[in-house]
Amino acid sequence: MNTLTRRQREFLQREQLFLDAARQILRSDGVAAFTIDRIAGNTEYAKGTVYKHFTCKEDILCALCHESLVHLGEAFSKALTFPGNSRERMMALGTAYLQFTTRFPEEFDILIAVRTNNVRQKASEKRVEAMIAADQGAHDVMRSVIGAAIAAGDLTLPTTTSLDEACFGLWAMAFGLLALAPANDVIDSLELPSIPIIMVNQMNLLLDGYGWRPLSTEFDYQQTFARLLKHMETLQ
Amino acid sequence: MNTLTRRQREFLQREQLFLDAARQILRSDGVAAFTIDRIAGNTEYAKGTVYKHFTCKEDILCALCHESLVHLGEAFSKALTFPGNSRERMMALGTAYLQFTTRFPEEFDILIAVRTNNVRQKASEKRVEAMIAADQGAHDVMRSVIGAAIAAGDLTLPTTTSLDEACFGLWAMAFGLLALAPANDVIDSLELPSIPIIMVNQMNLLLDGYGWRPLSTEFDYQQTFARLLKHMETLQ
DNA sequence: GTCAAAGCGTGACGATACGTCACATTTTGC
DNA sequence: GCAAAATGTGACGTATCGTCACGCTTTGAC
Repeated sequence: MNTLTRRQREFLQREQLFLDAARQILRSDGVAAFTIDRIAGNTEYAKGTVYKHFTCKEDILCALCHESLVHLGEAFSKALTFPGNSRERMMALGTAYLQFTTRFPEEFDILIAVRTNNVRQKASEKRVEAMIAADQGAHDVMRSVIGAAIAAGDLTLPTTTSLDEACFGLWAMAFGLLALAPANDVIDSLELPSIPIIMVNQMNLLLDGYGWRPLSTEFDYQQTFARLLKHMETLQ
Repeated sequence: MNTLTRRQREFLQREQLFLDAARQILRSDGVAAFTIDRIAGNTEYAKGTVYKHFTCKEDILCALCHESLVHLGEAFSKALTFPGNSRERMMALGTAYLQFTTRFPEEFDILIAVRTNNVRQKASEKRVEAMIAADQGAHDVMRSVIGAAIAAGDLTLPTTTSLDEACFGLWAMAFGLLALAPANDVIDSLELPSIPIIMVNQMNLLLDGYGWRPLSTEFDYQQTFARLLKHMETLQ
């Protein structure tokens, strides 16, 4: 039993069609080719119809971002099927994030772009809120992992640090690494290992800073990472 | 004795004039108002003249970004006039970065935008290279601080971690925090302290992870931070 | 089954901004 | 003092955004 009329369902389906087309264009031809006319053309609808769904270009960007965040949240949930101790499960989230950004760099570009004020101001309030909610969803998964670690006695946060703050800090570290990494490929003068290795190393250091047991000196997280990559493959 | 002719000097001066105008527009009216016509209008030159200096809009963005990075590098150098142990000096850099982004959020928006591929591809090679060089300059300051810490025996990097990687990791953490912070102001459901406090806490955790002596358990870095803010004010 | 009202799709149109170029003006060097 | 080179100009062509009045389709009342 569907409470929506056929027309309403068609409307939602078309919205999805537009978003799929937009994502397709973005993935194959990059941000430069991302125009409303192109979306309309590829879907064989008129430009005006696209604007029946979205207030402006940035609105579409936010909608895509929303979808991406939902996907990321799902990837997080899937990653948690990995069996292991609390810290290994946190690493599973990091690995999922890493895979997401390497697989869909254009989409990560949007996630970065949406951070700037310009986009957020232009997009409709509705979309921005949905986006924030999806962001929250992914955060919640991470929070649950941290919470479980505390409950299990693997982690004791400093009295000055809230769970939210720990979550935010970890997120920011991962985001920073993944956002800066591509640009630093260009800088030849830096002697850097590959992004995945940096990711594992830096996560290890930060989690050691938190005193999240077992510490990297007590446990082989490199091996965990290798197993994680395999585990992810079986999922995808 | 100047080796340049008057004309050449005038040319360089005008380029600076354009950049100053561009930055002014950006600061006062945001990215949306940032147009070539506006820059030309404000400087009382024709649009064509602007294009004698820059290949495209993104080229100007890169030039601005270059300047910003130079300023940031200078702010770093100034921050190092703060007397203290090696880890306090690293905190001085973090504080300088924090102040830079809070004082000029629009410019930090550019620094974020320039991370996306789109901008880098459109801008001229010359500008992108200059930008990377400036980036490198700021990195070098940070590297020197880490190097000094190692030399002083305050820090011993794991054998698997190069100095460059440590530098990159710290940079990424700071960048991530500062890039995500404004957006998270919106998320009311998160219980987060103010950005400066998060910054200090997270830096403490990461540096503790590195085992950078004295550890945050052995030393009052909150007090260092307060002194740093005062010290920065006197510099300005 | 019919028809009017409401809803929906359209693409031409106005506006804005980018980037170019042929021409006008100034400077340089002889 | 003049020709050639360098420099400044702004109108123009192109692209894209976002709008809107018009025509077509669906709906539901009779």
